[in-house]
Amino acid sequence: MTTQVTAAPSATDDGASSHSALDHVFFALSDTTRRDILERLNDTPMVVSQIAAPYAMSLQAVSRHIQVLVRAGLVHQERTGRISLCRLDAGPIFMAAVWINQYSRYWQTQFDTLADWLGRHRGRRKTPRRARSRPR
Amino acid sequence: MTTQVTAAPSATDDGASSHSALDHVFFALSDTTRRDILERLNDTPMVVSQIAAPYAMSLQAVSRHIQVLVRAGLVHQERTGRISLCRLDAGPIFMAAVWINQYSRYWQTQFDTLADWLGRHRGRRKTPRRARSRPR
DNA sequence: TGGTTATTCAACAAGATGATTGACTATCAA
DNA sequence: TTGATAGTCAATCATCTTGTTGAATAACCA
Repeated sequence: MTTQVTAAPSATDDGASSHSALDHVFFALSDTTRRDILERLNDTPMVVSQIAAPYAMSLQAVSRHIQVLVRAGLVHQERTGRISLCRLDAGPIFMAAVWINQYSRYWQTQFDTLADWLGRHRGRRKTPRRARSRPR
Repeated sequence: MTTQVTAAPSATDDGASSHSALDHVFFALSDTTRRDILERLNDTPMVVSQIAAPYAMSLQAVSRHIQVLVRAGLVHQERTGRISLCRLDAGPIFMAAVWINQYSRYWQTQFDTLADWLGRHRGRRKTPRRARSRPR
């Protein structure tokens, strides 16, 4: 597993869209359901129906949320037979984190704090996994 | 200037929308023009027409991009007379950075790297300010 | 007062998003 | 072969986004 992060991963090739990779990543993160899916995939890879189970929306709707995550390169799907296992990919979110920090001159104090926070919490989870919320 | 970051700033109070504060922050970041505006505001506060000048779109369009940033709490506008000075706010983007890092168990290696990166670049800017791109 | 300037508001159109339901494809299993 | 299962595709609908242009508002200036 390499997950290069220095260049734009272009995991989705972006089709004919005029949006940048970072556009897709931040957009994918802008929905509570999708962030929740990412948090759950952080625990373990999951199959689409497994991902969809907790939400009060159709399987099709969840499937399309997953497509948005795939477009952003945040999730990969490995299809074996009928089932499609969804797995996180680290590259794009790392890109996003780096962008957030690349223009932080004005906020240097805050981001010093962030660096400290990251340093202090290596290998630990800051907050306990919150109860799975049913979005909407 | 305090810029509390521990709790959700709710700088916009969210109106009657069902979106969370983080939804608005990530959504605001999902557009190249808006990220460019943030980068420029990182250098110095600016007036709306000053912000709009470099872009190949109408002043009104830029004004609405700014409203999106305001809704996310990323920008504050201080109106004095006719002019409205736009200034960054640190809280929401810090929230976003913290969220990104709160579910990074799977990506611990990558985020160790990020913490190192942040630590190494305290008070410095990683890359020279890139030439101001004209989005669209 | 009248005119310019700075910004926002309003209405419009094209396209994207997010949800639905129904149909379809493909795989597994008896 | 038949039927159940997993997942996606397609059509539809309401809403949001993002740009446009034109008008309105408000403040400054001569």
